[in-house]
Amino acid sequence: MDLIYRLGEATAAQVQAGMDDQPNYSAVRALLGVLVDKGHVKVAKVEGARHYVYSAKEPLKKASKGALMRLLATFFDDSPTALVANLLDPTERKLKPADLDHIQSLIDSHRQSIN
Amino acid sequence: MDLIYRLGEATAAQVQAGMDDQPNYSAVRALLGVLVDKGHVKVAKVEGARHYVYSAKEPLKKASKGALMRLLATFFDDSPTALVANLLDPTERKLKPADLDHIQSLIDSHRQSIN
DNA sequence: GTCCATATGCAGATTTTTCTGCATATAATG
DNA sequence: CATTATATGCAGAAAAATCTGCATATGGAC
Repeated sequence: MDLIYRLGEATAAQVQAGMDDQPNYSAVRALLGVLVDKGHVKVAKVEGARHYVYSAKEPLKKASKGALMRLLATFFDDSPTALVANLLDPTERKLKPADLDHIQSLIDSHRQSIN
Repeated sequence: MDLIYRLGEATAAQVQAGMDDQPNYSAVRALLGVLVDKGHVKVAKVEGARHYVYSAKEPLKKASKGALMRLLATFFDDSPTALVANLLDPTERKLKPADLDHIQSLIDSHRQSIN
């Protein structure tokens, strides 16, 4: 599913190419088939072409929110601050000044919205 | 695994109690057994007591980092800023001024560390 | 038109996960 | 000491996931 979210929309061949282990084409199709059966993925015939494209049934936005909430609960005790602390840890990664400015402005507007 | 990370350390009964669906005790033990076999979970006999406690084999810190990296890649195009934007969205949640101050200071020290 | 690469459809084998059930052991309760 | 509640150990059934293989269809290259 992660891969499908990353790709957005993909043929079985593209999914296969993106997989870490690369099972054969039939196996990938079978896998996509069960995801469709389970309702996680939808499949559509490409206009004019003869192949199908697979994509996530749940919108990216909603899925990302769910995943984020879950990560927050599992590893950060539901504290957004704790997660941000991790993201902003300079020993892990260095952010560009422009990005820091951006986050700065997000904080400012968040402050505004409280009042 | 999420549940085990949340609980930190737990008996089979505690894991069962924390599960959304609650399979019977034997099923939970069997599940924990395969997690142990696969090396995701370690099990230890509690000193003096007769039961076992299960815990994640990978340290919480390392696992959270991995999960965060994965989330970043899957849903936020590897942009920490995009993720923070989501977390700081006031329509999603309101942070306390003290938390905002805290994040503020994290940004400042990140800025320091660049120079 | 023939060949090749790329798809599909589908049946079913293999492997893994998930669950069940029961015999047994032990600490705690009364 | 008997009973109950809570564990374990383990064998194996059931269900689901994963993979294989092949017949077939179709668009494009030659």
